[in-house]
Amino acid sequence: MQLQPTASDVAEPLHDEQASLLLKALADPHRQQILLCLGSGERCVCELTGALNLAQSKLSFHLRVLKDAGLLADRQSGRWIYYRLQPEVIQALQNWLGHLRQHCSTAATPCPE
Amino acid sequence: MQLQPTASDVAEPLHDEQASLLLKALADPHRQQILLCLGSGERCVCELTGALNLAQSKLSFHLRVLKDAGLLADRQSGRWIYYRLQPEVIQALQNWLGHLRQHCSTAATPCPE
DNA sequence: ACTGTTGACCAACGCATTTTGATCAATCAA
DNA sequence: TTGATTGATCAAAATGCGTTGGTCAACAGT
Repeated sequence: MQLQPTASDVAEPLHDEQASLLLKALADPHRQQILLCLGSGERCVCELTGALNLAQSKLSFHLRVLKDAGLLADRQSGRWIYYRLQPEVIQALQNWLGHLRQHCSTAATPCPE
Repeated sequence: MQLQPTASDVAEPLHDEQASLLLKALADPHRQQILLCLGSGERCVCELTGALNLAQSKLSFHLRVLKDAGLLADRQSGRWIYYRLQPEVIQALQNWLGHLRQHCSTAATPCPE
């Protein structure tokens, strides 16, 4: 019996294709830095440029990859654009990994049958 | 108070470098297929070749990437080599993602201060 | 010892992704 | 309106990664 929804209920299950896109987006050190930086809250692009010491067009490129994958959302305020993490998507990926783990401990049937 | 260790206690926290290696390893469709296939239990290389319809050297290459990242372990029995997932590593990555999520909902301090 | 099978490894090639430097549109202040 | 700033976008060059085909070592059966 479960009265309150738990974290793992919130996110929609991920299709393997979506997982693929997400993992590809995550698989770059610069993009990981960006995510870690946004892990402590929303940030303006100009803050990120400074904090991560990345060329502007480089940062812009990686932000786009992350946004296209669904990991980031942005909002504009005047001249500035603020990016933030999308926690539900991260949650969904956590769940996808969880499914992998679930039944993996069965020993193989020996090969020559 | 906590009497039984929960799943999230079992795995060592991941360094960002290790997370990087893992995510890179996960960021390929063939390797994802391999993982999904091993998600239901240990398998011999020859089974994987058949199940995934991959050329032998291709499969071997991807298995190595996954193994180097720590996601797979193998054991030899006679001529055959069996691969299996390492659930603790997957757990560690889930936790790494969890940390990202934790404090990400703080609004940015507006840019012109 | 010889043969067939399993699966790792290597180098060369080709494709995909990143980086770089430049340009452009939008916004704001003077 | 002009000039400065923010951040996206583009093409070209550079880098990285996966594929391919071949070779090799280990093992099992004859």
